[in-house]
Amino acid sequence: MRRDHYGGLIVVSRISSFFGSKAGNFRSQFRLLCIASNSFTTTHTFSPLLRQCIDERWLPGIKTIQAQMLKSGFPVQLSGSKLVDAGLKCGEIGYAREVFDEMTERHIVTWNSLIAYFIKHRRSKEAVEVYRLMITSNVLPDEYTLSSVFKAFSDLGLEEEAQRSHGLAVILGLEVSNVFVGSALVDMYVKFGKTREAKLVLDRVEEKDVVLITALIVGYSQEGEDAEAVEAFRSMLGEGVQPNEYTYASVLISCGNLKDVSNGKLIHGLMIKSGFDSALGSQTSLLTMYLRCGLVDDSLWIFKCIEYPNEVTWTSLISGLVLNGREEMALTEFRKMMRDSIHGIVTKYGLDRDKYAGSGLIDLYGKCGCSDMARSVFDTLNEVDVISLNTMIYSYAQNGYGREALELFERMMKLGLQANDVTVLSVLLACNNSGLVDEGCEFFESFRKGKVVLTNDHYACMVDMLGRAGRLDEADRLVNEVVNPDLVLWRTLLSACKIHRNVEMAERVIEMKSDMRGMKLKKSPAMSWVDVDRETHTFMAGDLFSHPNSEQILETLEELIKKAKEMGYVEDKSCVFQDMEESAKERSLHQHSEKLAIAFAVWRNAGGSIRILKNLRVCVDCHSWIKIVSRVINREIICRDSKRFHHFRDGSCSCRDYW
DNA sequence: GTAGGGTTAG
Repeated sequence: MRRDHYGGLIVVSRISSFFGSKAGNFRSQFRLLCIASNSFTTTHTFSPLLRQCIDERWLPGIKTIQAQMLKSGFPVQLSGSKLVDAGLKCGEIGYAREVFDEMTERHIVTWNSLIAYFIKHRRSKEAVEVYRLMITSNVLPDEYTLSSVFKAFSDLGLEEEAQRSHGLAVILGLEVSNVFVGSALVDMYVKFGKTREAKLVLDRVEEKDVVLITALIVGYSQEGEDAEAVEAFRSMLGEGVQPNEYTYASVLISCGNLKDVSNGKLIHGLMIKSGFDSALGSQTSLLTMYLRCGLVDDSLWIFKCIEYPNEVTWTSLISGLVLNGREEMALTEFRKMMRDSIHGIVTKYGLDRDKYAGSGLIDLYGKCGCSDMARSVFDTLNEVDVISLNTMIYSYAQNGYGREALELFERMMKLGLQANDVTVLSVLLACNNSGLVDEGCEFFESFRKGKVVLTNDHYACMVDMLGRAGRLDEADRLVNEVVNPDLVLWRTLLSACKIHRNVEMAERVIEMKSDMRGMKLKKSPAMSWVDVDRETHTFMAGDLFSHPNSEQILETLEELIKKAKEMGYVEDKSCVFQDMEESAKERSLHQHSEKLAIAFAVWRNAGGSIRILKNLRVCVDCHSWIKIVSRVINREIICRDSKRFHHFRDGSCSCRDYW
């Protein structure tokens, strides 16, 4: 081995080319070289060696070089930058920090590298600490420093300090001239929820680019300022800045929130044109947009085009289907997802513990009448927040488990979490569905004094609760308190009048209702869905002919009615129009959609329990009929109506005739 | 030699 001045370089480059990929060889040769060489005096000598050590993430090698530098009298200040850089690149933060602390004079790049490392590894506190040290050491931050450190400020909620540094950026002229600094500022203000500030920064940046504008659109979208998001997108196009997949992903979510299909479709077109329609993120947003706009078929088409859907895509699809009332399809898709998830990808990634996926599952189980399954998912969640708690409370509420729901609400309060409008609705619904009227009233009174603005939905729930409990006057007073009562409220009150046969009040309410005809509120036709052999069949009240098996269905239905009558079923005609002949009333009753659906399921004779989904509330007559039918056919019938679940078993129902 | 943005839940 030659030992002249460039010996190290020559040998190392030879070693690199021959043994580059064989770590063992490089390392043993390296050791020999270090022992033999005393010529580590110039950057040229140790740079290639250091690079090789970084490639191999080999800390002992770096330390050896450091020792050699020291031996050769190489100044620590000059070697320090290289060593810190090497340490960071190897992920050896402890070592990098050690060297950093020993340095008396540090190059700005060294400061920046260390801060960037902490930011990249989400160690915001340490990033800010280094930044503060930098300031107190009288080192002026540059565009690299500032564009990284703002992220740490927003992460730690350090608004004041952030503002001071923003001021520094302004003084240095970097806010205007450097788009990276500008983007970081926009992103930071967005994360503080200050979209107005973010917009002001954006306006000042001289050369705006996609990332900058996208950061603002993201902010608007996340803050629910959806119209602003769409507007910012439009002006972006006007300025000739091309959107990318991130931009599309965000603006589409806003279109979905606004139910703005026309802009949504326009943007979809742009995506296809620019070739960003194949990125998973924007595809997922597109799917979400169509689902939120209620275009289930379009969204299914999008979903089919997605080659590798991830857990977010699945969550979006399943929750979107649930949103559109297509629970059965959601379950079918969920089954597909599980089947596609080779080796239990869900548990592998701990997705069942993820609050987002978890809440979706809880909601799904709740809406399928399985609150115990919902609870077991809830109990495995890593992190409980308002939304997962709301979802679980709502699941209990709609299945009539009031006590359990209220217990969770209590836990939420103990955790110091701020209840929102969904919480309030879930708690009231829990009281309502479990007959906890006094508790419900108490809660309502305290909610009225609270922060949450109560809407017609909350009032409707209370009116229903009071009305069914026979406290009609209180219910009436409540309706009259509402500034803009809608049809739902009057209908709720009316149905309470019907239950308690209060004709006087009912007449008055009907008058009020007819006044509202100008509101273009139409009653949706009564429909039921039943799942037989993994297929969903739809039935509409009074529609006896559109189903291909209508003949068999009617035959089965007649037989079921006959058998039910033998076991004591008597028609209850209180829920049909009064101005009908008796025989017509009876016919109309027998054509209710859930009766048709049940008859179909019985005729097909598929095993297990019969699951019915219904868009309106189940009527008194059907309720008593289904109770008896569950005994006649000796099978469980589960019916989810617009309000809640009914589990019919052996002649009785889980709601204990209170619904 | 160091720097920026996104998708999902009631």
